[in-house]
Amino acid sequence: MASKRQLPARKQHARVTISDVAREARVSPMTVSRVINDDARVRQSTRDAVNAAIRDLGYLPNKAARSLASASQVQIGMLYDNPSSSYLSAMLLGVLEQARRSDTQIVVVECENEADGMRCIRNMVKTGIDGILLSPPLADAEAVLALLKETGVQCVTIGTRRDEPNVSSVAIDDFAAARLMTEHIIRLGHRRIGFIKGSPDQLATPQRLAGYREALANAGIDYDSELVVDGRFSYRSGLAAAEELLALPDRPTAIFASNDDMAAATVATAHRHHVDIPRDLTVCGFDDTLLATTIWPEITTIHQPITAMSQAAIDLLEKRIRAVRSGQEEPRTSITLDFRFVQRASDAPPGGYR
Amino acid sequence: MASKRQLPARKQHARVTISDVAREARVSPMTVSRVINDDARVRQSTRDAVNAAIRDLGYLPNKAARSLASASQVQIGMLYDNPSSSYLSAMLLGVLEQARRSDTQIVVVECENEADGMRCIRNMVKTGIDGILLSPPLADAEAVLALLKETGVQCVTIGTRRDEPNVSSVAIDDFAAARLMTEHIIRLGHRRIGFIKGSPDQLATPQRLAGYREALANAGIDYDSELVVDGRFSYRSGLAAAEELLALPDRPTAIFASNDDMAAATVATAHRHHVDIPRDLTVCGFDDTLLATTIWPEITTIHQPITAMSQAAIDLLEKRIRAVRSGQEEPRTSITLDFRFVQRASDAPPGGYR
DNA sequence: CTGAAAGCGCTAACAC
DNA sequence: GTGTTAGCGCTTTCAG
Repeated sequence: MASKRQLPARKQHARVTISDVAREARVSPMTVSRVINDDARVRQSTRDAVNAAIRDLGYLPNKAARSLASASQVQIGMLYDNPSSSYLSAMLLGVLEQARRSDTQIVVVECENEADGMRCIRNMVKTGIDGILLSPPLADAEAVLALLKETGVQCVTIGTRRDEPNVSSVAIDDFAAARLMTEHIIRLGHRRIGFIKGSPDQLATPQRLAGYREALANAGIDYDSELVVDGRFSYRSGLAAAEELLALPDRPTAIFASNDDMAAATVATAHRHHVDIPRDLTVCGFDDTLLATTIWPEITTIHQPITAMSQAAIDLLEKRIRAVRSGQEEPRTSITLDFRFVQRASDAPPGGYR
Repeated sequence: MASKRQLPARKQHARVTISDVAREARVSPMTVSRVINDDARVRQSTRDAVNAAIRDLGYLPNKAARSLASASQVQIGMLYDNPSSSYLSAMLLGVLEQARRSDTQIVVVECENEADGMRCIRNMVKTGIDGILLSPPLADAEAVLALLKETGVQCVTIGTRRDEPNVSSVAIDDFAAARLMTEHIIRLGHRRIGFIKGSPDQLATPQRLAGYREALANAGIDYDSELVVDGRFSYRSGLAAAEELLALPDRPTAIFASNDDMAAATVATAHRHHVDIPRDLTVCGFDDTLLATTIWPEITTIHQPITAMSQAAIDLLEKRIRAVRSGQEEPRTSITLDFRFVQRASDAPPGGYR
């Protein structure tokens, strides 16, 4: 009968404390604290002894006690306004992970729109939030940014580049990424390359378009405005855009959509017209979200390291908050992370299998 | 120049404490604590005075101090193995929200597979985790559940019904939901209704199938095994399944896929065959994930309240953990939440517009 | 380099 | 009903 509990029972309340470790290692609690906090001025031999004791006892610092004693807790609000859920989950994952590492409390709030976002920010500021994390489209709303500047809370935006007194950003280089993708398509042999734009209210939209144009120009291909159509980052808008492009008398042999949702819509539209992908049409996307690998064929796209970006964003926000608290000026500002070109199965040379 | 800072500067360190409130309200700190914690035995007038002081001073309880003093901190590990990202983000949102309310630390870990999941669980148990939250397919892996039982950690699974000593669950009634959906399709006038099954390793799979069969039986429609094809919850598998169903000599007029990904694949396949939806074919899904509203037409499906489910799961887990800590037996066990039938644009009576 | 004392902000347990 | 006394587990500050 005793065989049932092979592992020791949970002894939640007999949690080992810093004093236990100190006793075991024959030093003072203070020294243990120094070891935990990587304080340089501890003799190596002492440090080793303490570490051994920590391991032996399976000691784990109590977060609550640490943050209480050091008054280090930071509160960060994360606002989001209707992003795709893959974007959201990737962000959440990064934020959560980073928050757990440092001593940070995250408050996640969904906003309906810009006005609602401003209401939320005002509320949060009132309740004493230390910093705010913003993602597009909220991160591109001028009114929101103005409010932020006015209140003086630290803020970092993710996925859109900013660089102002108290708002900095973590993003990729949308321009370079779009240029790279377009270069890839050109290298495949395409000359008539359609482009589906994103929402006009997001900074990434003109940047991605500019990257496309730059690559075209560099390759000596004339810009044809007929090939560039409006989109709004939604699947639905991609359907219409693709329809428009495919109805052109001199149809493009490749379409580069500003995001994966619209690329997926392009694939669906093409199938509907019995246009095979990638044989008859190359389709490329941007973002590398769920949809890119959900549909068939899987889409060649640009990977944004969203999880890493949000981790970096929280980290940056914290550094700035702590700097301000201790009276220093804010440290390094914006960060640009690397994107990755991901080739999958939706691209090929024009007029046949690759 | 002073006009620039209209809102008060952040005074992070002059945070108002419980004693400030007590002084302001002319009571003891203990009384303030009682008010904050909704302790019944505080006179209404006293309570009002305290609340007024709290408002006036803009007091916010210090989380760290509370959890330190009450030794209430709970650590919960959330394991997930490759769910759809909409499922994941919905879960994350619920978990985060609930964790913030109560004093709970969440550790989120992605597992590659079952074996990895077991490794993670062992690790977490070793580091003193209090409880574990599991979602399918991990939640349906017998080996994982056996390990959990062996270690004795509290566990709740989400999306799959369980009810054992230390593992309980929060889920919807998959059987009833599938039956309802099938009844809806039958009511539309369909008699040849295809069904795409889910992965055999998930409990929901046989339950959804059983619901489908029950509805058929109740309506006096013979079960035709030809109309029931295998799937694996992935878009890719849905493509093949739909192809199979659409190739049938006596093609079904409606297809009920066990989840939205496969329903979306069915829509794509149908379009490829120039089968219009919903005119020529009704397609219904299950889960109400992102994809259901991303594609066109939007899919009629069953909504699972994932966010609410994960909130309930964390809540349940906490209650059980606290109960065990204070020596009581675990309280109420599993919870079944209501699903919602969501009609959208992918269903219609057979042979024409509705 | 190490230690002792004091307290972070709150609540349990007990008084009154 | 309300107040008092003692810490929760850790870090700060100041001594050595």
